[in-house]
Amino acid sequence: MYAVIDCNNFFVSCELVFNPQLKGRPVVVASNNDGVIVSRSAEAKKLGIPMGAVIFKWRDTIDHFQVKVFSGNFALYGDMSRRVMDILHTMANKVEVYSIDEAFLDLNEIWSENNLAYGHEIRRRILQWTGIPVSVGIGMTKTLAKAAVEIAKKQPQFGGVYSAEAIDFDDRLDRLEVGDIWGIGRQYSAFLNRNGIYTARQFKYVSDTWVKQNMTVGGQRTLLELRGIPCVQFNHVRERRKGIVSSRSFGRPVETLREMRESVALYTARAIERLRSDHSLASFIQVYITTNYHKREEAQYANAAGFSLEQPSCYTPDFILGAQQALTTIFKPGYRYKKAFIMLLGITPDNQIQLNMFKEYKSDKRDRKLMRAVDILNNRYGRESVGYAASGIGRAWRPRAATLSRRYTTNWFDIPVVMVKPCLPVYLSKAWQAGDKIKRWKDTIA
DNA sequence: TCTGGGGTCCTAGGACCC
DNA sequence: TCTGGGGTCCTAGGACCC
Repeated sequence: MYAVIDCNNFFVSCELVFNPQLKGRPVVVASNNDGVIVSRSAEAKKLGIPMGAVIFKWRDTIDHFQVKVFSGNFALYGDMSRRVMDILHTMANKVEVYSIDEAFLDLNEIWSENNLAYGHEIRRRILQWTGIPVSVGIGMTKTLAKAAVEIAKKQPQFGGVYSAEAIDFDDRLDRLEVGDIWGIGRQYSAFLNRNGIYTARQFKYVSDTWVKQNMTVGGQRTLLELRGIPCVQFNHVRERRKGIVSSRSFGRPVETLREMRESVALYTARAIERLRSDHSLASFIQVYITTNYHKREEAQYANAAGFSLEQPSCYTPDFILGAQQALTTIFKPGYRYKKAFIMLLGITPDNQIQLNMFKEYKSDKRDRKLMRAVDILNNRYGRESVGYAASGIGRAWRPRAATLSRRYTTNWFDIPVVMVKPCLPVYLSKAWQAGDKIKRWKDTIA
């Protein structure tokens, strides 16, 4: 038996933990660059704001109903996610962290008289310890657990926890759209609809040869899983990523090579940081640049170029240099660029280097030590306390983030204030209201 | 003014090997 | 007359996930 734990409206829920006065109001969280909506409170959903709504097109609704919009604060969400996952690791031996807001638990190794009761206990504990509400789905396969959690979320009478073992499960599947099944996306659900299949229950009883023919082996797995036959592995040990992507839209169009080079250097540095934290090396970097394809009236251009290293590395300067060389070959002046992104490939563990028969192995001991020092400094004093000159300083092209909340859990200066002594909080809260007056904070605390 | 970011898996087709 | 059988690797494109 498996359980899946899914945080409700995760990004919005994170913001509400630190802004409880907003509970009951429509609240949304925007993507990077304040472009589209990626998380919505129940109240915002009720207003009809869809997932992925383009914010400027929904401006009227947002203003009229006083929807609170947060810029995406991914440092905060990542840290809150870690807290939730830590709790789950205390409640099961085998946990598969599936995404920032979701995890599977192997219930087979848990002593519990009643899986449903255990689900409620998980839910209660996470809410109490982190303030994040979650839903729990239980089933014989991961797909069944996912179907159960959809039911738990959409049918409130179950109190956020539902098991596919329930006798009325098939009836519940009847009320689940086929597109809500894990593994059935937009294309397949449109295809199934065209063939008269609308609900999860209908899909469950369709012929598997037909599914195999039309939806390949992935579709067939989904079908068998829905019937209780496990086909999708449970992976409690996280596998090494096969590629690392770092990409950001610009806050305003970029037209000069100088600014493109800055952004590519910055994204490269971030990607290599992630590479190192995975204890991996990469041997290839690909650079992509593109104009804004939404603007049909503007001249369009997109291109990509790569750079191979002689031996796998995690030394940022090597990659910045390579990425900039690649960029130079594809950059064309006269266009208004919207986005640059880089991808690292050829990823290997950092303790297993494939040597090159025709090249002498160059020791990277010093490089690795330097990178370690940089990582330690940035972990201790905040991201980019030490950075690369190539990534620029002013960064007029940086993404928009107009309504960013504080990094309450990962930055000393953003920690919420708890009133301890009667006189001190007055100063603190005033300094708080004054905005980013960190100096005053420091003085007050001193 | 304004449209996200980071991943996985599968298939078909073409190249190659013996 | 007649053109096999069993593989690997790579890439592009398309589906999916959150």
